[in-house]
Amino acid sequence: MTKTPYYITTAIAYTSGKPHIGNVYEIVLADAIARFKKEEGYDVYFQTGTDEHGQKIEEKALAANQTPQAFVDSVAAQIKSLFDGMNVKYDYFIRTTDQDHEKRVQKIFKKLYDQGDIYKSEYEGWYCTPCESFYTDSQLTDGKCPDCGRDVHKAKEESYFFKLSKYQDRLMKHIEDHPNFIQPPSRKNEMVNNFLKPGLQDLAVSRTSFKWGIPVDFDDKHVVYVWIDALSNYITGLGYDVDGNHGDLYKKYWPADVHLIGKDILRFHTLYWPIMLMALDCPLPKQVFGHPWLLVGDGKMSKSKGNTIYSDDMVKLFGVDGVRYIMLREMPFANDGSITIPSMVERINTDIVNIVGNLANRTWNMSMKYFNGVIEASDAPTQEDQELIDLAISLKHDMISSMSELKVAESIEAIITLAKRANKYIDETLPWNIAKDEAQRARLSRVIKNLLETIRIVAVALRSFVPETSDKLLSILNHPESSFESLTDFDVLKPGHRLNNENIIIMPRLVLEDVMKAYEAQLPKEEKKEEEPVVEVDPEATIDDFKKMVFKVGEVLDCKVHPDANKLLVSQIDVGGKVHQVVSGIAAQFKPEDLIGKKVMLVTNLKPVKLRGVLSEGMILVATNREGKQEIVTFTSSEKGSKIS
RNA sequence: CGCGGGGUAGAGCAGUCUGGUAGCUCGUCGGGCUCAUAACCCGGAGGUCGUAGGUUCAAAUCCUGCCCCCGCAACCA
Repeated sequence: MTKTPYYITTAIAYTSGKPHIGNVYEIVLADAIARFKKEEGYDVYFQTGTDEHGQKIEEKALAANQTPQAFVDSVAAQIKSLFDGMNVKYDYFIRTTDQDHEKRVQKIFKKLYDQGDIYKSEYEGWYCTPCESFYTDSQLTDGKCPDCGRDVHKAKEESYFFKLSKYQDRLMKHIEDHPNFIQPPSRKNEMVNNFLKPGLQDLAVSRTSFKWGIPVDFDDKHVVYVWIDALSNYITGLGYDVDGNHGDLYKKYWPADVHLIGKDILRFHTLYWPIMLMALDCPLPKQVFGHPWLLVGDGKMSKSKGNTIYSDDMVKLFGVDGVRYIMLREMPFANDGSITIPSMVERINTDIVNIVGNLANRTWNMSMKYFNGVIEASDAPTQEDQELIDLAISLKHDMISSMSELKVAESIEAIITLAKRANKYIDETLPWNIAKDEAQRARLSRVIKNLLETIRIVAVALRSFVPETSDKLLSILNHPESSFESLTDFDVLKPGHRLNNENIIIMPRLVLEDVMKAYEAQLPKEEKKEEEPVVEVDPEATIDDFKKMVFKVGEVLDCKVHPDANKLLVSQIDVGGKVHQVVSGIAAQFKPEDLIGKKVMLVTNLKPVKLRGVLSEGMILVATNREGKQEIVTFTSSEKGSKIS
């Protein structure tokens, strides 16, 4: 019987820098699902990779004094090693700078162009030069720039456009007909109501403003923009060919079973990507899962430090399986979840060390003590045993069911529940009492065997999630060959089988204080990295430059919050004779009453601008420290209107 | 009226679609056990499910108003 193919992908990571924990989380999630499906008997293909083009990378490379290619080579290598460090086993790692990918993208672009789905046009609109933005007729307010209120003029920028609108009805129907297409289901309406119903705008799919991209081969002024370049990786990686000479992988694995992505890019994967596929006459992926975020909050420990912890640092604290376990066990399905260092320590200790590890350890000890670690003939199971056995046998079914809905956390929870049940079983049966009666040796053997079989099932069930821990458990039992099928077999360890002689601890207990110390030891290192470049060389200015600016002492007569913005304050400032209206982005730290009556330092000759509709004629000077804390420059005895130089 | 998510025990969350005894983990208090890794097992306390109304025999769950938090977007002259 040939195995059913199963193709799973993650979003490809952008190579502008070291990927944060969220990217890695997604890869681990995909890895767990891929491993599980493999165990379950599917022919699995798991692809991940890196997205390596774009203006941002061009700029970063320039800043690092490197060619873009050299830059992405080094970042891609870093990303790959980060993934490998999580014990992730992907089948293919695609890079959008792969020659193969680039050629296929060019052909896709050409084909869409030839068949009229992509057309060359100009992005025509009202252009506001100072704002560097285009606006449509409807966006203008009174024929002026909606941002600054100044005059706009018609301007054009050449670009290729993709006719999304042509396919939107078909897509809408597809989404309605396939309720599982978008996961979690709550996102479906969001996409349909916000984007499909109002009607899709044609999408600009090329750029002329930067060069680091795949050239449009029939128009070398343009490079292919991210949509067609990055999204198509899911098929180019399989050897998709526009002429129909597809690689075997494509024939076998497309359409994908799941695209695993973050909820933030759901729109691209459920709208643009399906439409591209329709235009190429390819089947659509069966499911797109926009997972929520698992946020690493550092709670009380470090004040207002961002979520800067990286997965390799986490591995140093918790070990590979520790991090994998946390990510998968705490995986949120519909809403964002948050974890902290203490919560991670607690979770690992409770589940893996105490419940599973200790279960294995105490059972191994009893087996050694009573039977020298050898399985003996035993009585048939009794009524007392049945509840444990039933629960163990049903685990496989329950896991398959929750995994099919991508509910990984639920799956793991079921395993832990079984291990807990086994701990309880020990209390119910009191093996050390049975052991006192030599006549009950076969009964004792049965009790221990039940426990060992349960541990074996737990170990096999954990394999997709924490492979190393699973291996250790099986090596305690001296039965590494336990298969996924044997999850429903409660009679695998036969009489005569011998356990490992060595006392193996599957995971050491974590001590919160030590982990915190190690965690804090990591932090200053990162801070130093950030601090060093702060020895910034300020650009030189001449006295003439300085003289261009006029600074005066101004008294704040009145101050209000901006009616239409939450970061802005609007102040009326008297500089002696003239009152300037000034809009400042300081509402996060100051209230209007903090300013009223104060004499502040003001730049009075800045060109006036409208900020969210309110005119600003100057700038209040504020000192900002490295942590973003601000203090307004104020005067106590100087008169308003005094010039500052 | 920019878009979205959320408010359930001290903490973190599930339950809401498909109304019917409010549940899980940690913490806390008490008990048990002694095979084990200060572990494991049992029990208790602790919640008017943000708030005000409505529908219903019955509302955490469905409907409406309001309050509060958090993302994103916009904006920091």
